[in-house]
Amino acid sequence: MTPIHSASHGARSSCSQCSLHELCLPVGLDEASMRTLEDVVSTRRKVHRGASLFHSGDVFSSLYAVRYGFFKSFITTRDGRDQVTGFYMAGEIVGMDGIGGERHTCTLMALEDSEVCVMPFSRIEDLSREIEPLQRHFHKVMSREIVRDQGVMLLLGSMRAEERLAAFLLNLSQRFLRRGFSASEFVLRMTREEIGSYLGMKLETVSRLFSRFHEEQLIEVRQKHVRIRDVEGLRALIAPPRAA
Amino acid sequence: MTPIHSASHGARSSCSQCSLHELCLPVGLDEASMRTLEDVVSTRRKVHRGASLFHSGDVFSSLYAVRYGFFKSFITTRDGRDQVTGFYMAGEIVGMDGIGGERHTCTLMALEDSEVCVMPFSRIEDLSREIEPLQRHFHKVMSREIVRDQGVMLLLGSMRAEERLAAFLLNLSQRFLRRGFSASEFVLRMTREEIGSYLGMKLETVSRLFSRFHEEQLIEVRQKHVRIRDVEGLRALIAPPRAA
DNA sequence: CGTAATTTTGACTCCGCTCAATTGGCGTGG
DNA sequence: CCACGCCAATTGAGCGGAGTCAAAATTACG
Repeated sequence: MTPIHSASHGARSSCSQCSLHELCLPVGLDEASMRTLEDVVSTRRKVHRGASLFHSGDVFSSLYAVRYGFFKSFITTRDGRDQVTGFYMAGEIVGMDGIGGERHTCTLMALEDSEVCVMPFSRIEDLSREIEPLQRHFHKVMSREIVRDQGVMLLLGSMRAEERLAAFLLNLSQRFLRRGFSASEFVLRMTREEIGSYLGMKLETVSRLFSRFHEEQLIEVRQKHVRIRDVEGLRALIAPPRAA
Repeated sequence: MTPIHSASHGARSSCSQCSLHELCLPVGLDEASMRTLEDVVSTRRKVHRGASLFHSGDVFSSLYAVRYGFFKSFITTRDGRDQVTGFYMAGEIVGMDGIGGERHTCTLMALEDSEVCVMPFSRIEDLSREIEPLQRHFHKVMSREIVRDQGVMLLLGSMRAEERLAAFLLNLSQRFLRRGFSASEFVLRMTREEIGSYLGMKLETVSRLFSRFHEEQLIEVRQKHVRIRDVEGLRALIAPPRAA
């Protein structure tokens, strides 16, 4: 239990002073609860670009809150194919796939130098029994992950490639906005191949669509740099006018 | 809160005697806990074929354990398309999509006359704070839903139509087996269109693949009746021999 | 600063979709 | 009981969106 990772840092957390607390913590915790909570979120851990926070098959022990940086999660099949199942940025919680079994079912890899808060799961469960708002919050976080996944199913199951990519860009845009970054201009941390894996298409298709969106003045792309020029245009792509 | 459904039945539950308790309850509950639990699972509700347990947009109040019958869950987009996100049978828990917000994000429709145990969520949270095994179990159930969804993403994102259908059949087969039914012979409760929606393909494609699997002696299909003749053959379809 | 990785773009192919007609089941009412 | 009508399922023909293969351009990184 609670293995000591070589990359762990003893840095004491102070959730109350963390700029992300409104993203990953419940609102309206009293001071006492907050202090107890800071005892759970005891350590931080840096993960270098290309390194993994945990691998599929690793023994599950903790959830993690992303402090800064960017991660992808993916699962690998017997025959070597892998599927990107999500991208995670500051304030988001990862590792919940491991709760159901003994082990993690996906791998979490940093796409840039990142840092997470380590939250030993047994501590979370202990505290959840004592602090009702925390319990409620934790349940909501898990539920939202389920809802998010269902949204991805909708994407993969019933949208065409251009709709998926448009939805993906708008989703990223919204998430950057919530974190205080520009909603219209950002740098993609993932490759075309990773986007393609997430969206169920080939990297060439992603590239071609980027180029087409560029031609159509919807966005500007130069490599990893993206600027959204026509939000409404992108939205219109997702809900295509149909003979109704 | 806890609205009185017209279809509710006052029937007192007895989880300890329910044949499904090993599917939806934690193992190793002491008798006292079991009795407290039976107080949570206080009512049952019948849902007729074609009727919905809840609709997308309904206020969330409870989770439900399927007692018997068969459900599909689906989400609907602005423009009227909908995406089947799952099929649920006896012993499985539904409604967790609603925890994150005030309202349900998907609709749960019965594909045959069904019955569920109603579990008011506030009661679940209360009890989870008192009975540790219950808390743990509930967390596992939620996590497994997340893992299941990631499996569907893998299906939709990186498999070809025939692989998806093979995986779908094998998954159904396993679930029937666990419930004491035949793993090799069963009746599909859903239409080709619903299968297609779930697997991200058109109903015609589903039908054609069924016919092809039949020709290739992998299965026998006649309408909704399916018999699996070559499990290994189906498995082989999923992990196709690649130049590795 | 050179080598590898990523991205772009083109040409061609094919899987799964669309459109359409037919068949088969099943419930309802004459 | 059978006929009708409705819905689900099957099957065919043709098309198109996204995949595959390949090469060139650009960038990132040790």
